Order: sequence, then structure tokens, then C-alpha cells
Amino acid sequence: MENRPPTIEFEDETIDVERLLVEPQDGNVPLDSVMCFNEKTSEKATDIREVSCSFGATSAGTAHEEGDILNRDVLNSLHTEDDGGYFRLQNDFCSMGEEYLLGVGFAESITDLEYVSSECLQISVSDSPVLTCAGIDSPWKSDLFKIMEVPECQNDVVDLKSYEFSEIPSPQHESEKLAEKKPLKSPQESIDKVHDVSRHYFDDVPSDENATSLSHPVEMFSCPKDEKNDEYGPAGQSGESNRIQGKDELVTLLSAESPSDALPMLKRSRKPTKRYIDEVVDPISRHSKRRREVSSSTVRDKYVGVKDLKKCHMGSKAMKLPAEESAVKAIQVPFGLLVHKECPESPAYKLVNSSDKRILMNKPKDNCVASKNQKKRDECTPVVHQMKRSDGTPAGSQKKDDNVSGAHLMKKDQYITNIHLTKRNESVMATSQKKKEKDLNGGPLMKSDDCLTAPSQKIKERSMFAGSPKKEDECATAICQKKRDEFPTVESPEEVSGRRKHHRLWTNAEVKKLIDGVAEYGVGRWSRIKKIYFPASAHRTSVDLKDKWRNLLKASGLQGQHKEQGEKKRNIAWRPLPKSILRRVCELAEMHPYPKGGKPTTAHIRHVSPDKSTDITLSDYRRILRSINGS
DNA sequence: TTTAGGG
DNA sequence: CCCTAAA
Repeated sequence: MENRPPTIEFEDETIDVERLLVEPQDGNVPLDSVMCFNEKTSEKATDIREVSCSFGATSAGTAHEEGDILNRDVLNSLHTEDDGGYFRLQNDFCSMGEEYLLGVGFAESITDLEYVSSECLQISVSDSPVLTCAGIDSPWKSDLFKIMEVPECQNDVVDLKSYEFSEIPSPQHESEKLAEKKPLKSPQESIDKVHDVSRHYFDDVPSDENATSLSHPVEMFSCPKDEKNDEYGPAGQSGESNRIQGKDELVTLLSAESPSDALPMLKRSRKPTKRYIDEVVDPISRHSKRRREVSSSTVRDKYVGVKDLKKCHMGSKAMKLPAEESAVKAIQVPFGLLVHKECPESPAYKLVNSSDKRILMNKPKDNCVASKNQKKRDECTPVVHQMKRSDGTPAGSQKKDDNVSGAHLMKKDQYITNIHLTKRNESVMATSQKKKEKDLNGGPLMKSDDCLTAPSQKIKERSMFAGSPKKEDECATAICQKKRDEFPTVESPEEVSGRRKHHRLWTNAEVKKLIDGVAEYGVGRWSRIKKIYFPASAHRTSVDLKDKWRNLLKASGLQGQHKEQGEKKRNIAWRPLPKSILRRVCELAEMHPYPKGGKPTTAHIRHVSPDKSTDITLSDYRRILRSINGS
């Protein structure tokens, strides 16, 4: 593209360079040049000049100052330092290797660009002449890109390059896999230079000559390393150009491994080291199955570690990795992570981890999320366990293998179904557990409570409640007992089957107390009443009091007036309330409309208006009578 | 945390 | 009694 014109101009130089190159080719020299590269990258403009020079030097092998000088001069004259630098380099290369070099140059630029883009190293790019190259789009880029598959390297391109070069071992590898599919049009020098460059590039990997062409460049990018400019610093020549070329060359070389040009001196393409491959694989994983496997394994490990750590963070990282590898995987993993995050607390968590983390985790998560209360949470835990059990076995067998997504799906379905089942069971279990808990807590407390006498063990519930004897009310004990007997038959069964854990019958004494409390503090002050009248009874909460009151009202027929008749019957069926209680309830109800409408709650009000109370009582009395009559 | 209300 | 929303 743009390079050509300059290349033409530089041909003279190129020639010189070639000449130089032909003579000696020292790896060291190129290295020096490389070193310069690094420096250059930082410096830019000046670098550019130097680069051109260096390039020549590299090509020459031993640094021929003359050639360098020439190059420099030409470059300087031709190019402005800043933007042109990179191009110039390429041009120079072109001149050197002409087409071959050109191609290489482009490839490099492309790779660089890509790499840069991938890394989002805009800054470095902007600074480095490379950017200009990037700016110039070449068809090569796309191709290169494909091949390369941008790795995730975060390091600056420049750094990487520099690093690579720096590491280049002085000795060059004899065996060269320069095999170039493309006939190298460029003179040997160019080739040599290329080789050197390539070698530099791959320095990271000690001369590995296994030619896996593609992987190399990627790897290079992927692994940023310290810049070893120090050693080669003296050469102080534009490393960029060399570097760039090197990359391109590498690519080309890799692609074509014809040793036609292979010079013993030059180390050409390096075959990707294992390490290279691995590195490449992780980010790229898609291409080769093998790579994928490797990557997957690594990823798994990571995940496992994460799980173990219980980081559970959905962190972009976690998400990222899977996403990169494969959609399926990506999806799965994140889920698992999420789940973990959601409820790491659950013991199931561990178990789940052992078996199939991802899938299992999902469910628990949902459950956990859904569960707001502790109760729910508890439920969740058991559920998870169950799930684990049911799914765990199969899950374990399946493992996380990337395998077919289908398997995964199946698993999920299974899991889901299991979950449902478990959930149902869970509910039951939860209820039972609840009961137990309550019993534990309530049992002892109850004892201490008012319950003076423990007459009714007939009731199932009581038995369940671990000897919470209920205090017998002053009011007809016989009645109470009767009630109890009735109640248990009627209510207890429901309770047992139902979610109600323990249904504690309200004794008349309790009711009385409640009424007293209401009379004293009014309706709606349940907490207070509870405190005062049921301080010891743990099982009677303010809510319970409220509920009881409500029930009393219903029973008294005050509330569901419109259904009075029906209520009567209900009441009867319900429970024989002692008249006294009913009456009082009615009174209080009159005084304090239940939903505390306008209630003159306080006792003094009551006192203040005894008439009222009386009136009320009368009105209520009728109802009460009716109810009683009904009964 | 308490209260009110639905279930 | 349980559960939840609202305060």
C-alpha cells in the first residue's frame, strides 16, 4: 500500500543492507536492534529512524553502520519521525524483502493491530508508531486476525514485543523451518533478517523449533514479559521495525515452512512451545479441540478453586472465561458461580460442589433467593441436600465435561424435576422441623409459664409439645377439659397434617387474661398485653394474642354480624366459650372496635364510661344470648 | 419490631 | 397458626 512507494525509494538502501546482511549474520546484532526496539517503542519518532537503521542492521546481521546510516538517512529524509515511523519501517522491510517483506510487514502490523485492539491498549498504540500501521488497514489484518485470534493479553503490545526481542538468545537456531509456502522473493538477507526477527519474537520460548506457526504470534502477544532492553540497549536501533517485521515474518514463516531460505545462522520460525500452545489455547481455545480441552481443564481448575474458595462472585472474570471458551460452558459455569454466591451458607453447597456444582447450585440458588425468612432458608438447605442426593449421584458421574450441551440440558431437567419433588418433600420436612424447633424452645418456657396445672395430656399436640401443661383456668375446669378433649379431636388433626406446628389451645385462663389485657390496654396493643399478661408464655406472641382476640370476636359473633346465624352455629361447633368470657369479649368489642377504629382503649375510658360499657354489654348480651341459645 | 389482615 | 405487608 503506502509502503511500496517508499520501498522503491529505499531500494538503494536495501541493497546495501542486503550486502551487509550477506556478510555476517549475528544473532546478537539483531538482538541489539531489538533492544533498541523496545526503547524505540517508548520513544517513537526518534525510534522510527533508528528502527529503520536497526532494521537494516538486523538484515545485515552484523551491524554495518554504513547500511544503517544509509537507512537512517533515507528514513529521516523521507519520513517524519512521528507517524511515519512505523510505515517507514515497513517500507524498509519492503525494500529489503520487497514483496515478501511487505507481506510480512503487513502481517505483523496486522497482528500488532489486532493484538492491540484486543488488549485495548489504545494508549500504547497511540504512542507507538504501530498505531499508524494499524490505522492503515490492510487486508492482511483480517486474515492475520483470524489466524491469530486475538489473545486476551493485557500487556501493551510494545512491551510484549520488546520483551520478546530482548529475550532472543544470541545464538540462532540452525534448524530453520523457514519453509515458506510462498517463495521468498526477498533476498536472503531479508529472509535472514526475518529469521532473526522471528527468532527474537519467539525468544520467550527458548529456541523451540516445533513449528506451530500460528500459535506463536499469539503466544507472544499473550505473554508480556519484562523488557530486557538492557542487554541490547547499546544497539539502540529502532527495534520496532525489527520487531514488527519479525512478527510478520514469523507469521509467514510459520505459515510456510519451506527451508529454502533457511540459513543455518538464522533461527527461523519457532515451533510453538507447549507453553505457547497452552497459553494460546486458553484465550483462544476454540480452534483446536486439543487446545480447548487444555483450556477447559484449566478453566475447570479455576472454577473449582473459586468454588472452593466460595468466592461465588459472578465476577466478570468468571463469566468471561467461560464465555470465551464456549457458549455452553460459559453459561453453565456462571450459573454455578452465581448459585454459590447466592447461598454459600447452605451446607448443601459443599456437597454440591463435590458432585455437580453448576447444575446443583442453580436450584439451591433459586430456593435461597425465594426464601426470605429463616424458615425458608432452613427449608432450602434440606432441599438442597436432597437434591444433592438425588442428582448428586448422576451429576457426579456426568461431571462437568464440556461434552455436549445436550447432556447438560438433560441434567438440568433432571435436576429440576428432582428439585420439584424435593421441594414438596421439603415443605413437609420443614414443617416438621419447625414444630420440633418450636417444641424445643417453647416446651421448657411453657412449663415455666403460667401453666399451673397440666391436666390435659389427652391432646396430641400437648404430647408433642413436650409437657407444656396448660394452666387450668379458674373457670370451670371441667368445661376446659371438655373443650380440650373436643379441640384435640377437631383441631389437632388439622394441625398435625397442616403446616401448623403446634396448635396450642387457648385455655380459658389465657383467654381471660387476654380479655383482661384488652380491657386494660385496649385492642391493638398486643405487644403490651403480651408483656404484661403473658410474660412467661413464650408460645403466646403478640400476634397470637391478636389472632386469639380476633377469634374471640368471631366467636362472640361481633365481627361477622351479618352472618350471625351461621356464626352461631359455627361458634357452637367451634368451641363452647364460657359465657363470662363471651360476655366480656362482647363488652370489650363494643368498647374497642377490633381494628382499632376509634378506640378509647385505655382503661380509664372504660372506667369513665361505665354506662357505655353497660350499654354495650346489653347489646352484646343479646348476641351472646343468641349464641348461647344456639349452642 | 409491631400491627393488621389474609390464608 | 402461619405468613406477610405496612407502618
